[in-house]
Order: sequence, then C-alpha cells, then structure tokens
Amino acid sequence: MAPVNTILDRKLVFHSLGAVSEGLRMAEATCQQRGLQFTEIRRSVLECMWQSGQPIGAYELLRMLGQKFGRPLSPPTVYRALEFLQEQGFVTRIETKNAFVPCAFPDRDHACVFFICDQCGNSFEVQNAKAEALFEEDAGNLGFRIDKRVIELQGACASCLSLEATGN
Amino acid sequence: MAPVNTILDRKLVFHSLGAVSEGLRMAEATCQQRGLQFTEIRRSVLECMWQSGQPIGAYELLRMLGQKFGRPLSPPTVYRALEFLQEQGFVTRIETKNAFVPCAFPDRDHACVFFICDQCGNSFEVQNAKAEALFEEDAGNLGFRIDKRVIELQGACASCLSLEATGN
DNA sequence: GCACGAAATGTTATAACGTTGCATATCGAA
DNA sequence: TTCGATATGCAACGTTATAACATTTCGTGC
Repeated sequence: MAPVNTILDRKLVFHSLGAVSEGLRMAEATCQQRGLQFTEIRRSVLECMWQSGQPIGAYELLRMLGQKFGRPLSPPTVYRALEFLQEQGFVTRIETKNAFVPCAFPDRDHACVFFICDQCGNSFEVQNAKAEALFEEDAGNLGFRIDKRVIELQGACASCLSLEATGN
Repeated sequence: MAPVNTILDRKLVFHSLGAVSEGLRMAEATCQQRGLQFTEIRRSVLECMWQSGQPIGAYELLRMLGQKFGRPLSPPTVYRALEFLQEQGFVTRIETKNAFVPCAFPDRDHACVFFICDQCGNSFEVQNAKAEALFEEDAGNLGFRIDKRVIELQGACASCLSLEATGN
C-alpha cells in the first residue's frame, strides 16, 4: 500500500453493505431539508442500489422492485426514481455499464472518478481534486464550460488481481 | 486565450472536415501495415464519421450507408465495422452519447479526454498526460490495473458560449 | 374537512441501441 | 483451384430508455 499522504486529499469509499442504512438516512434527511418527497419507490430504488454493492441496471432494479412490491412495475417508474435520485446527487450513472451506483459523495458536485473492475463488477469511487483542476485548465484553454464530468476507469481490482496471481 | 505553454504537453484536435481524407489515408496505411483488410464498408463507416464532425450513432450511420450503397444495411454490419475500427484505434465510442467519433490520436493508447458540447454537439479531443499520471497514482494506491479510460466532459463550447453571450 | 394545484405514479406503446446465430460470399495463401 | 480464414448478409431477438396521457397522492389555504 502506498504511503498515506498520497491519498490525503482524497476520500475513498467502497460500496459496502454496512453503508446501506446510513446512505438511506442521509438521503431521507436531505430530502426533508430540501422539502422533497422521499417516497417509498424512491427509497426502495436507493435501497436496492446500496444493497447491490455493484453497479445495477434499470431493468434489474425493475425485477427486484417487482419482487419487493409483489406486483410488476413499469420502466418509467424506475427511470423516474433514478432521475430524481440523480438530480439530488444520491445516485450516479455508470455510463460504460448502462448502470447506476449510489453516490458516496452526495455533497460534492459529482466530480468523482470511478474505478470499475471488469471481473467482479465492483466499483470504487474516488475524489481527485488535482485531476479536476487539470481538466478545468484544459477547459479554460478551450474556452469550454464544464457542466458534467464522466470519468470511468475500467480494469482489474486488487482482489481480482491477487486471485489471478495465485492461480485463479 | 491562455498562454501557449500551458498546453505544450498536449495536442489538440478539432474534428474538422479537412481531416477527412487524411484520417482515411492513415487508416488505410495502418491496415496495410498490419495485414488487415480495409474493406469498402469499413472505409465508408470511417468516412461518414469523419464527415459528420460530431459523435454519430450506429443507426444514423446505418441510414447514411443505406443511402450511399443504394440498399439497406443491417445493424450487425455497422456494429462489426465499428468494432474493427475501435480495435485498430481509428474510432472511439462516446459512452455518454451512445455514439462514435473518429479518433484523432490512433497511435496512443486511447487515453484521451473528450470535451463534448451539449448545445452544438461538437466534440474536442485532448491528450492530458498529467491527468493520466494522477489516475495511475490513484490506481496504484488501490492496487488497481487500469485497462481502459473513459473521460468525457460535457458542457458548452467556446462558440456556443459566445453566441449565448451576444443574446442567443 | 375539503377544494385545488402540484407532484408523483400507473399504463401502454414505442423508440433507440445492440447482439445472436447461422448462411453466404470473398480473400489469401498453399 | 482448393481450402481455411475472414468478412458480409440476414432474420430474429434482447436490452435500454422515453413519449404521451390517465390517475392518484400530497401539501396547502380556506
């Protein structure tokens, strides 16, 4: 492991199961504060995402919710909930997977870097202020105004690499 | 405009019309060198993409090629050509648009940053070695091996911003 | 409580994007 | 020219996402 100071200016979060209830509480509190409805569907969608621990597709959410509610839901229902959760910063879309993850940094402006393991499917979310600054510099040179950043780095995570090394 | 030295370590390319024939020549030469077939379909797909000047979807390519060939082509035909062109580094997929652009840096390992204007649709491709180094550092700390980078920055380009400023 | 507008959800259909599987044709080298 | 490898044709299907409109629920002022 690298020395601690190299990651001092970054926070790092693994989408672990332990974060489920905390993530939900946070979202609920934020909605209340903003005067928005944290409805059962929205809550359930977010809950499924935290429980999944991996990027999860809209149609898989649809199936899970169908089970949970005991009746079939339709795509617009799920997509509307996802749209709301994204607007509020509770959820981020993983473009390279057509899938969604609960956001570990809802406070910040979604300038996160995602490391996505192609083998196990896990995603790791990192904030990297220096990279943001570099992109802003490029943007300045181009006269470009950045509204949204999508940074997805695909490859193999530490645990999959070590499994590979020990002979699969 | 910012001082030149801030972009010294980067190349910058606008997907301009003038680059069409050069892009095609380069692809053809590279295929010959690699012993690969630069067939009419592959060539036509790449040509459409260079001519478009913007990220272009597979089904729009399909329509354009249908016109050009005077008969309808099927989705697999286009997707197979796109797959080939991506493998050879002539084309990059823009994940946030489900679209494709001809690659301005086919020699490098696709570690490009795309600035994509939401208003006019144009895309700008930039190489930023420093950002790459930062991500590699993060990856090192995570024990992660990066195989593929997707970096797409959405917003408003200089010309659209200036149009906006002068009263739409 | 109730009336009313705003917000959320239900429902149906369809658009947009991408893949599978197998048949046929073309290329390139022995 | 024969044969394997590569490329294309083609039909059907799978997946992801949205449009359009009806209905229900929520929150507020009376």
